[in-house]
Amino acid sequence: MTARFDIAMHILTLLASAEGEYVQSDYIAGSMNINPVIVRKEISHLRNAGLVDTREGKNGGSALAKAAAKIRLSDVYEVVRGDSLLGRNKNKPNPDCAVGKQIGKHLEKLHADAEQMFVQGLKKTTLADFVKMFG
Amino acid sequence: MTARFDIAMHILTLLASAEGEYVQSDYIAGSMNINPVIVRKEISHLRNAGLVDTREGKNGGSALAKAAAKIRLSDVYEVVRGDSLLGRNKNKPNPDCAVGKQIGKHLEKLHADAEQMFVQGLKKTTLADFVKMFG
DNA sequence: CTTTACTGTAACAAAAATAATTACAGATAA
DNA sequence: TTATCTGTAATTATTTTTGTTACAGTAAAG
Repeated sequence: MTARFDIAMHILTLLASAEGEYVQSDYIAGSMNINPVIVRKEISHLRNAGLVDTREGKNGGSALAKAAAKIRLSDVYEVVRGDSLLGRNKNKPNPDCAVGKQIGKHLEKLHADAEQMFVQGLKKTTLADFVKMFG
Repeated sequence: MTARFDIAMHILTLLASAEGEYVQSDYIAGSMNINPVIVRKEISHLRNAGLVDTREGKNGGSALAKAAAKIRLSDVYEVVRGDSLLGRNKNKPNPDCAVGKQIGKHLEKLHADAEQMFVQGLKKTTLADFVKMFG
């Protein structure tokens, strides 16, 4: 995967710490040393998923759209999810080979099963749990 | 991740199907429609992990180094494992920010915990189980 | 021996994915 | 009505991944 999960978590952690205050993308970008546009893009995804609320215009910014205890890490994962955890499967195996012919669907199932277990694990932790770790 | 897990699985499935016969990298590459050098590279990793045995020279090729039932999918995953499942974490957050300062280590732990669960899941399936799915 | 048919691997090139930047439109508080 | 925000498209730069070429090393078979 990309760095998106970590970026999203960083954003959400800052919002959780701000306790309702609307935080600006420039501030967030400064905390992570990345470009504000990347922050806004990720916020846009988080917003589409109903995790954050944004105010435009002067004194604008973002805040959590619901309690940190209601945001599961699996929710975050879903937002940034890209390729399958076990790899990008765009192979075109040889259909004349008995194995090549059907391995695609078996690998797909394997990917799906493995990912589901993974997501189950992430469901157990909330943003609030994560933020609690900060001293 | 990359396509390496699927490539490794494809290789191992072919070897398992060959039941001890030594299979050549060109044949394997043909089954997957990829370059033989990539196959040899992956075989090299699988060999280092003790999963396959290779013979050089004429009539050479590779075979499983142990029974398919003794090869867990987690073993395969370990071989191809690259970045953490939740992303490549090479961020250098702002140390002047209370959150930025410590989020790195907390994310690392999160990555590690999540991955461990994932690997636990993969441990339950062996190459033999996977190959059984092929009709 | 010598030829032939393999594997191993380094070095390089191409392609794809990701991240960063620029530029500007739209929103809203003051 | 200006100053300060966000949204987003378009572009470029960077990094990662994949593929290729080239050639050395190994061993079977004649």
